[in-house]
Amino acid sequence: MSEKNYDVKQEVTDKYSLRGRVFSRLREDILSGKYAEHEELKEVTIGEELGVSRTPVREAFRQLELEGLIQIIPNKGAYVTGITEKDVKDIYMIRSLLEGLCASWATEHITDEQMEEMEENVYLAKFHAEKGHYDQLAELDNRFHEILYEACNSKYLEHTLKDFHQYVIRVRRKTLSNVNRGPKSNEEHEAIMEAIKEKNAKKAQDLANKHILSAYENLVKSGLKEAFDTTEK
Amino acid sequence: MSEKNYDVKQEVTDKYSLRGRVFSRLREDILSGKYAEHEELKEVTIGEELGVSRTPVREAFRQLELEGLIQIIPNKGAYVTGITEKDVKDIYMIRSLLEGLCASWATEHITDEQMEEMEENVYLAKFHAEKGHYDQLAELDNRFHEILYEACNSKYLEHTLKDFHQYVIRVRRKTLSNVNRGPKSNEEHEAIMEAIKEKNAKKAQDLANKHILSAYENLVKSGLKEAFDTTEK
DNA sequence: CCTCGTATAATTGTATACAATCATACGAGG
DNA sequence: CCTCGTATGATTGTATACAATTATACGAGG
Repeated sequence: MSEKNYDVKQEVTDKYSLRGRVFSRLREDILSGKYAEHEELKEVTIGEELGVSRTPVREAFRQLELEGLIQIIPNKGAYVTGITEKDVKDIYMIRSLLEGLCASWATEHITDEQMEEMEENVYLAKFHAEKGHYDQLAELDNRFHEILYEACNSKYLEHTLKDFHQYVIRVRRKTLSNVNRGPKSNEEHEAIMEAIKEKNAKKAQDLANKHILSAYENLVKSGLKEAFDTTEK
Repeated sequence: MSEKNYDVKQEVTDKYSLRGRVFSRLREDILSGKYAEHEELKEVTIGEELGVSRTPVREAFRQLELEGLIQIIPNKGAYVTGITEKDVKDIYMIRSLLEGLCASWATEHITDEQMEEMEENVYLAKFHAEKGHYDQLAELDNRFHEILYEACNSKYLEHTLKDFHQYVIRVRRKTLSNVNRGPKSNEEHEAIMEAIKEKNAKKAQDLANKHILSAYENLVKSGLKEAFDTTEK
């Protein structure tokens, strides 16, 4: 009966192995923009920076390649993958669909604890929005979506959405986070949450769908183009 | 101007490096069912089998983990990931949505060469269907979808769909491929193709959507449950 | 007979050494 | 001055050695 839960908790391995730490660290650094796009990552350099040998670095590279964050050219090097304006749009369109599906499924499968964390999240976000704590607001925004992903009860959908969400976080850091978006976003979160509470899957799906699209529109408005302008300011 | 095409042609690296060959080989073997689910893969054993050292094997393991084909427990081992009946259903539902989006985008971006290959594919499939060549039919079926993925002009959507498609191929091999499905599937392919030709994106989306759902229903009918019955026959 | 702890074996994790490949510099030949 | 080929250095690819961790076996103590 213990056959069921093969939860792929990769986060666990990440903490306790050098490879995992290198992987997480590099992903973080790439997403946060520490490494410029198309920058070459050298195994020894990274290894020295993190105080490890090439082996764990190489293994981390292979994973980063599969995540699409770097591109490895055989016998040549590893390069930070560029992400274009169109890529961002594509990802949001894909996410919009899947996030809707996710909300729909979450309506049927969300646990009491998850529901509780979600309510807490929305409540807290409302507080920080009033206070103007935009960093915490962004953090809560990310977490809201992760809760939703975990609540859908599908490891594949969860994994896919988390991947795309990572990319989005990366992009969001490039654009100046629009201070006006935070409160509006949280209102939409609340609406989605209410729909889930009412067990109205269709409504939750529709709201989640629109939520992502409106997030994208906001991104465009708040200077997506500028962020992708090759001429660095 | 040459800034645009950063095609992640991983297939290339796969052919020329040991790691790539190990990765491809293991993936193939896992998907084809050579390794049973939950079977432990030992680094030295695999290395000996393929005539390489542990290093490329380990790197391949890390990639397979990220693809979800194996699960690595730190300091313990690598195990072939189980895929449940529910996973299959989830994947088909996700694919249905994305395949629709893909068809819609393909309508706007398909190239003449891709259109030509698609027509040839459908034509050939019709031929093999009449002759009862089910192996070729399955091969063409897979290829049709890959053409569609490539035609959508989005590397992220393409990558995501190809991943899920891989899983489906794996499952399809477990169920006895239903001989009646082949021709029907090809008819649906043709309809999708026609919609794309007519530049009717909405129709293509809708048809692709339904195509995946009907493929799933067929899968269920032709013994999905039996294939996942733990009591091996 | 059961429980617990220790020793041993097996396996993975990491570091390093060596081989292969690629990029660059430099000089001979035209 | 340009072109091409060779030599040299840098970087990745692979193999192997060693460390750390985990699983197993076995025996002492209760």
